[in-house]
Amino acid sequence: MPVTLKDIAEKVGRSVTTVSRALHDYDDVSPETKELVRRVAAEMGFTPNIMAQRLQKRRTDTIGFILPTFGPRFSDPFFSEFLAGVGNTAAKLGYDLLVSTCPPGEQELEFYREKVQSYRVDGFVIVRTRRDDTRIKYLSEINFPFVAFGRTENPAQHPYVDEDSELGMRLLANHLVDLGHQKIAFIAAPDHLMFTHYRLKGFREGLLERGILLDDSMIGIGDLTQRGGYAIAMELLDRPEPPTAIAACNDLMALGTISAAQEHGLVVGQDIAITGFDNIPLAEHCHPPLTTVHQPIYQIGEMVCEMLIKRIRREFVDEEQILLNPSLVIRQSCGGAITRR
Amino acid sequence: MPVTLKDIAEKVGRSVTTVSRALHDYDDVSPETKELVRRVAAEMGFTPNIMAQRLQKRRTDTIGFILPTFGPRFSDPFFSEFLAGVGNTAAKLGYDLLVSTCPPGEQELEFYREKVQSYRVDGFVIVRTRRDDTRIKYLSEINFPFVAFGRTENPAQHPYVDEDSELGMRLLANHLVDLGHQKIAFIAAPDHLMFTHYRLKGFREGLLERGILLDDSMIGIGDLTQRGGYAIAMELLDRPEPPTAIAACNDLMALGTISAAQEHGLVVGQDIAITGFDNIPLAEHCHPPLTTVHQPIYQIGEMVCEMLIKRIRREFVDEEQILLNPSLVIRQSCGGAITRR
DNA sequence: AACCGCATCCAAAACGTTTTGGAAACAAAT
DNA sequence: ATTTGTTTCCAAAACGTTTTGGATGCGGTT
Repeated sequence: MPVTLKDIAEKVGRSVTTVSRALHDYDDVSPETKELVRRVAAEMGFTPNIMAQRLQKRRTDTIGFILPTFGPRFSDPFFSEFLAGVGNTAAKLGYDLLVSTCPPGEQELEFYREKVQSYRVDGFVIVRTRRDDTRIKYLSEINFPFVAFGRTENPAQHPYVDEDSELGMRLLANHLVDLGHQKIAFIAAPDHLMFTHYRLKGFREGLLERGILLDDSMIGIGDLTQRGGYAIAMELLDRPEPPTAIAACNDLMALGTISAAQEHGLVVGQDIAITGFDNIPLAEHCHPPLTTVHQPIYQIGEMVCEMLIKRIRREFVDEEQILLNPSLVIRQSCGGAITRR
Repeated sequence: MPVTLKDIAEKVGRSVTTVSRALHDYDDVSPETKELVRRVAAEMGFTPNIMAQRLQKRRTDTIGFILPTFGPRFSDPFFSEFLAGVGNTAAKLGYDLLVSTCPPGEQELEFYREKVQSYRVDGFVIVRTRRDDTRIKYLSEINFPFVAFGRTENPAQHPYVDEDSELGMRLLANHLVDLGHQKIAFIAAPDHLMFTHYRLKGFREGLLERGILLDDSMIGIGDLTQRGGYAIAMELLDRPEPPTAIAACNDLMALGTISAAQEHGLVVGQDIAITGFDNIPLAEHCHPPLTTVHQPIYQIGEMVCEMLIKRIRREFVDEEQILLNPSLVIRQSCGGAITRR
């Protein structure tokens, strides 16, 4: 049914070769022929068959993005925004974006392997890097293009874009102590995730810089969801000596923490300080607005994607490792200087 | 570099045809040969070249999902959850999911056309249907498979999954009046979106059933974001006679409304009732928890995807139009019966 | 007249699969 | 001895493109 090169060739009385070359503006085709071919192609509504092109060129013009996510009900605003950044950039540069989800674990690598071997994608975007990340190890080993949002502990350097969240958290910790807080809790996430590792580390050091030791009993391990943050905060606030400040390692858990505090009858930003990390859109519009560290997720998505495509095309990439500087966003949830308690 | 059928054929001393047929378990291949071919294929790490398969079979095993979204900073939890439902189902049934974003408008149709003509996808998932939806018109016309989340006003029926949000809103309106509210405002969204149309309609009728006329001056038109809901709510609450209840047509705007009310010193659920629609995860964990109408977005994603794939495969679909019953989720944000003001 | 350079064209191969339409070998039935 | 049927195999075509390696003709130089 659809129009092929052959159809055009027959119509204009030239060979398929010539038609193809005319459409690609090769200079061994006369201007008149080019003109003719182009006109007829447009008239007939020709669109090249992508699969045939891809087969022939041995590339897919597709980049893969496998969301490492558990269970059905995931809804991290992070992902949709990052996805938009990657997707739009990919489209702009002529690439498709192939998305799937796979819970982290055993079969994850199988997923990647399958996509690589069956020529389904030209490269991968990796997110939620882990301290020891088998995905990155695998792709490095077989020398398959990828760019990660986040670093790993693997000594072999790989291309990445990341924010220096260690620094961000250090600044935040400084800020909390400067406001007068002493009993400070931290809601972390599983330590094998690189970014929570950095954030906890930065927080701990930031407190230490001001002479405060982060008590291990004041560290909760959450699952990055609102519900998770809520549960841990409830537990922290039920203690005989509850913290006066709680820093969560992402905004979603911070929002849960706010709910927990309000349920305890506390006025957030006055009776208790709560902070997050990410600066998701919600952070600005919750009540009270959340003090957090900004992370330009959409832009990071763009950068990662652009870098990946450059690598795929073997173009020159001037910076293979990009570390962005974080910026503190002080809002009402951490209040002014502490006075009571 | 990668292993092809030809490589296997040479190794086992059979033809490419036989190898292909052996791997597909055709019964004109002897058990011994099958066994041999399979073993060697596994040994050599054979994975079929997808592009070649697709070219030959004239299908892509890919479904398209074009997010109709404006600007960079979009972050509707709706999308990520729906996406997960669609994506996981697609993967389970052996399909790829091709995602891109395109702002609604002129070029949108071009996007679809291009993907159709170049054989990039076998079908589309459509979301955010509009009263007069050119995407659906186009795809129906050329008889290209698609399934929509949402209905349209086009008389020609198309396959869809939708929730009866008119009913949901009617119940919600009943509930608010039963709590004693009289001055009630509604935050809608642009009327060309089918779902906001239904929701406004249902709300209006629900009030009418209880003898209350929804005042046009009490209807704001938002952009479905938290920020938008906030702005409209601020305006409503600044009036000399502010509403005692505000119903937003989605949760995100309801959350913005809560912020606005709190900024006005109101205790939500006590001084004012606020309701949403969708029951996004955030609705449960904000403060106070949001009264809303549940919409099983992940499951709808699954259903839409499953239905689409059945249509692509020309399998029997017993229900082409599925309308789900909504269920009210009463939480604290609308409080008990109204007493003050 | 022979050669060269140039402009324009194209047949055939290649990418890796699946499908089509038999062929070959053998056993069983007539 | 021929036919019929069964089992197992395969060459070749097809999907629609791009690339390779010339071929052809023509005007201009020697």
